[in-house]
Parts: sequence; C-alpha cells; structure tokens
Amino acid sequence: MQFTKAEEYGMLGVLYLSEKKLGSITPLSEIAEAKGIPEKFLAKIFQSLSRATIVRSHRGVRGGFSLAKDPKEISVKEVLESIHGPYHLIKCTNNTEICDKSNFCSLRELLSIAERKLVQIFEDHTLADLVKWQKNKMIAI
Amino acid sequence: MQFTKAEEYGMLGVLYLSEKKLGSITPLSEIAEAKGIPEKFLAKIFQSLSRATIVRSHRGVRGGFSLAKDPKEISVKEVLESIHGPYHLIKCTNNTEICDKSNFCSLRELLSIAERKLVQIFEDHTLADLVKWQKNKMIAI
DNA sequence: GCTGCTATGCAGTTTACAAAAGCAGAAGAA
DNA sequence: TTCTTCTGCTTTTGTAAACTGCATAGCAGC
Repeated sequence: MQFTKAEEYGMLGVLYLSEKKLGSITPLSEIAEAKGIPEKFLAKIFQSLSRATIVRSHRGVRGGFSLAKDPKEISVKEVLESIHGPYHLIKCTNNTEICDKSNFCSLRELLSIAERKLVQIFEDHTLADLVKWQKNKMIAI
Repeated sequence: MQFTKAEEYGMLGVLYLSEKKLGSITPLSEIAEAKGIPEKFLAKIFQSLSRATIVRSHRGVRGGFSLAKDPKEISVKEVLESIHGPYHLIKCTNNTEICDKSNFCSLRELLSIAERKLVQIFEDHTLADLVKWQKNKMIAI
C-alpha cells in the first residue's frame, strides 16, 4: 500500500506551479528538469490534470502549463483522484460484486473507515497549505 | 495505493481462526477452502504470522494453526505489519536518504500525517472487534 | 519404526501493472 | 512557414505481487 510515482510526480508538478505567480505558464521540460522527473511520463500525468481542469495547457512557442485555479482552491484529493481515480484501499470497498462471499465483511468495514479518514485528510489540505508549510520550514532552517 | 492480496488473505485467515474456540487447531487446507485462497500462498503468509507469534503452528496429523493469543490482544496493525513490515505511504517517509532533493518536503509531511492516522486506526482495532462487528451485522440481517 | 498427514523453507514461475520511452500529429506563436 | 510545445496513441521495460512446486522436517497413530 504505497503511493505511485505518478501520484508523487503529479503532486510535485502542481506544487511547482503553485510556487509560481498565478497564471504564469511553465513548460513541462522545466518542471521535469527541476524535479528530476522523466518528461514524457510527466506529460501523461499532466494530461489527466488538464482534463480535470486543475491545470490549463498552452501549446506552441512559450507554451506549457499553468494552474487553472488558485492553489487555495485545489485540494490534494482533487489532484490525486484526477490521476488515479477515486481512492480505494481494497477493490471491493465500493464494489460489492467482487467479494460476494458474504453480504457483510468486517475487514471491508474497517478499510472503509480507514479510507474515509485518509480521503478526509487529502480533502482538507490545499496546494496553498503545502506551499505555506514549505516556506515556513525553509525560514525556520 | 491498495492493500495487497497477502494482507487481505492474512487478515481473512486470522479472522477465521478468531471465530473458532480459542486454542482450537485448524489446518490450512480448511481455511484456504473456506475463504477461497490458494493454499500454498496462504502457507507462506502464515509463516510470517507464526514468526510474529500471532499464530502457533502444529505439525502432523490433526495439525494446523491456532491463534497464539486471545483475539482481544491482537491488533489489526500487528497482523498487517507482520506480513509486510511497517507501513509507509511513500518510500521516503522514514528514509530521508532516498529523497535528498530538499531537506524539507511538504508532500512527505502530509503523507506522514496521513500515515499516522491510518496506523492509528489499525492499532485501535483488534480481531475481537472485527468478529463482534461481523456477528452484530449478521443478527441485524 | 513405518505410514500418512501437515507445516517448513526455499526456489522457482507466471502475471500484472507501474514506469518509462517513442513517435506521428495537431495546435499555436512568431 | 517554422519552430515549439502539448496530444494521443503504442510499445517496451522493469519490478513486485501472486502463485506453484518440491524436497524436508516434525508429529501422531498404528
């Protein structure tokens, strides 16, 4: 049970954009190099983010990506779910058909609770929050 | 970010034992068949559980596995961690060397928070709790 | 002490999916 | 028109999960 690289890269990407002036356009190559991410892989991730209107794409010379809205308005949950779909700790959490052995499974119940807690945390934090943490910590050091 | 089959099977296995009389011995074949789990795979998982003294093994005719302690004394966290080691949502959560790009990473910070919440839930629930849920629900239906 | 049953331990194989790379093409700016 | 950047596929690679097999060891009953 771990985060995937796609999720990690996606988050690093939007965090990178969040630190820039709102609306400014940054090419993928810059993000990829700055964060040490394979550019083509990042491109694929940003396509998902673009479809979810978290970022906006701009083609052509001096093109790239910009945040589609204020970092304050973008939750971590939004970013993660646009990359990998809704979170589920276990496949049958929402799909009862997969595990039809019993009409009630206490394990599924526990995982649902855990899942809700987890999603709640991701929902409660925005990109702006993370950027703020980063800045505060940097000053402290 | 999902549970592995090993974790799922392991939990189902110990839950199966938890429903039996404390100390009674059940062969793997019975558990495997009852829960629809590949027997050899389950055997491997139970070896881990045995080493962690969550279950006790008994060889020979009428042998099998029994819980090593009362279900009330076994937390879900114990079971899960004995199967897959300590939980980490991201590789660098505890290993700073892996991600040396910055001395502070807000993403890591957030995941640490999430991780602690998750572990807390698993620590707070015992096998006895889950069995109780199961029974109550069954009665309700 | 032989036989059958069950776990043990290690060495495999297979499968699935994440991660990454590649390429032709479209859209846009200069 | 040309260069740049994203777009939308396809394909490859790498790795870990999931599963299998076999020889061995321990135990019980006869």
